[in-house]
Amino acid sequence: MVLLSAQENELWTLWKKASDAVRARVVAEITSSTGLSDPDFGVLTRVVELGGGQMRQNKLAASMGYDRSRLSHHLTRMESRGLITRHPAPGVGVVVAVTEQGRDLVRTARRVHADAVRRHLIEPVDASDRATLISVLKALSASEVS
Amino acid sequence: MVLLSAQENELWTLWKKASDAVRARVVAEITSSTGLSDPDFGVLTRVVELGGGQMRQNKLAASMGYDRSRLSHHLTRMESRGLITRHPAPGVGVVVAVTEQGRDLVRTARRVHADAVRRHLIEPVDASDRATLISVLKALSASEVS
DNA sequence: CAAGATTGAACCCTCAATCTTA
DNA sequence: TAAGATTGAGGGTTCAATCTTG
Repeated sequence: MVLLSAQENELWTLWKKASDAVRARVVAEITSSTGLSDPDFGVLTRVVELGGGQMRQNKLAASMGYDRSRLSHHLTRMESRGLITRHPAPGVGVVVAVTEQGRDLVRTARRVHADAVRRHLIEPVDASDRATLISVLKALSASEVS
Repeated sequence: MVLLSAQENELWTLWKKASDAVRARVVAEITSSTGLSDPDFGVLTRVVELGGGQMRQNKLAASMGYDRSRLSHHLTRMESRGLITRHPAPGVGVVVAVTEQGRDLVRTARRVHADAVRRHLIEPVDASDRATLISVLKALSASEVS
């Protein structure tokens, strides 16, 4: 047998639909209330939480799992929107700093985000299913099949 | 309490990680073996399976959940890569037809896809957890919180 | 040289405006 | 007019090539 069975296909279809729906709902709430995109939010929360408002671009990339190019392109857009500034770091590299505007927006966004995650991911899952879900998600994240 | 608890955060983090990982692994196998992107694969499978190789653009958009603009942009790229052709439909609209090259690639891609879904989504989940996972995914897909 | 960063091209998605035609 | 489709702009991602500098 080569193609997917009806059972297998149902799981795949539901997986795609749920993955997309949850992410889209959470992001939509952040965007509509602050104008921040998902990557914007990721950058600002990390620089504020882990760096107190400033952080080396290098370290930020590692923390986000972004490569240099992706982060550079994104910071260029964020800088042009007044969310962050960039200046040369002592020694080598670049320091990213959150602007006042960025700080204000991320403050709001963090609360919207927490609320949205609760409503769109936590609450819809039966409390009795949560442990199973966590173990399944761990297996799927880890799965490093050839 | 406003921000996420450690428990809540674990679920959210695992959810994002697993969602991304499974999708990325499946798509990577299709792309590396055929050069087709995920949207390319979606278009080609639908036109072949549901239309026998031809389909109205209109109907294709509905079947994919794409709006007209998104599909139009994507078909423009696919046409330039020789995967499909477009010509006016009898009456109104446009007919999309899969080229020979498109047909060959999607044949391979469907098998790679089925195999990848099995290895990256079906098999890593304990058989005893499958029913719970399906019910959780249904709840999350459906969830239409305000 | 090697690490840190940027750039350009090609792909992808969304929104708003426009075009075409039954 | 309304349905079907296209277009342009702006944001996002990836890859390969390049720049910069200790």
